[in-house]
Amino acid sequence: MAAPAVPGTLRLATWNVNSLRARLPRLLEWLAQVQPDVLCLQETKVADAGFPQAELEQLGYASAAAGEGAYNGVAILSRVGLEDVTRGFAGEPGFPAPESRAIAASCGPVRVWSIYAPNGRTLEDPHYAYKLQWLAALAEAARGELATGARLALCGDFNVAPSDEDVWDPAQFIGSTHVSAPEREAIRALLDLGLTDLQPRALKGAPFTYWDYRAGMFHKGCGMRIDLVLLDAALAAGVRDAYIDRDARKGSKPSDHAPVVVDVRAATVAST
DNA sequence: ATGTCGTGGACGCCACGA
Repeated sequence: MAAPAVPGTLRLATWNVNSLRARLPRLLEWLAQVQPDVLCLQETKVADAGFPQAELEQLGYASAAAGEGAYNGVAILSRVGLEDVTRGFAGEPGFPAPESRAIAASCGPVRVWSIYAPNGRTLEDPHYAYKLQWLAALAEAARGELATGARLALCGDFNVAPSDEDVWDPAQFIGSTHVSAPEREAIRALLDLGLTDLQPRALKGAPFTYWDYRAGMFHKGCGMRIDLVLLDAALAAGVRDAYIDRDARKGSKPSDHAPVVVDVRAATVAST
């Protein structure tokens, strides 16, 4: 059973909700139970005018959103401060126009990014080239953020499984997006900046974060780890626990993604 | 193993994205 963080920790989480409106009852229930200090959301699929700010505020969360309606959409919820919000990033490519795929905010001493990488569709699709360009531009933006010396957490749906261990059957993914060498190199480029791909505990089964709705994939354990938390070295050293909340993928009207929850020692976060 | 979801247009069903 999910429970609030132990005292003395900052709880940071990320969740691709696959429509914030469709998921709002599940989200409100989850927030009350897990009580993250900061939550990054992806695929909110809601324009900013329709963002459920009031409902979230009732649970003590300030929110910042970047949404366009039916597709994409990212947001950050925080109960530990939400300052210096930026939407998108310098050099971010579009398809062809810029999309709502990145938002950042300073939540207390941590610079938090909620990102939703392009899917890619197929290796031959123009969307795949766009995905690689987008991830490369993200790395350049992350390099700039790290140069400020601030604590940095890049959280979200990267739509890449970093290694073969991150998919249920590598043989099934030959020739598919999410596992190709260029996509994995794009993640490697982010890690080479000094970021750590945090490995969360699985509460049951393999540590996957996404299971297709179709063909009973969740119940068969056929998932992928594509929702990542990339932390700078100081934050990574302060991690007390990290897990995938698989229970959130169960039950009535779940998202096809499970949240990743990370507890960081507050003393680590506070020292500069 | 493309079998399920979610959205939105234009209407109860289809196109699209994932």
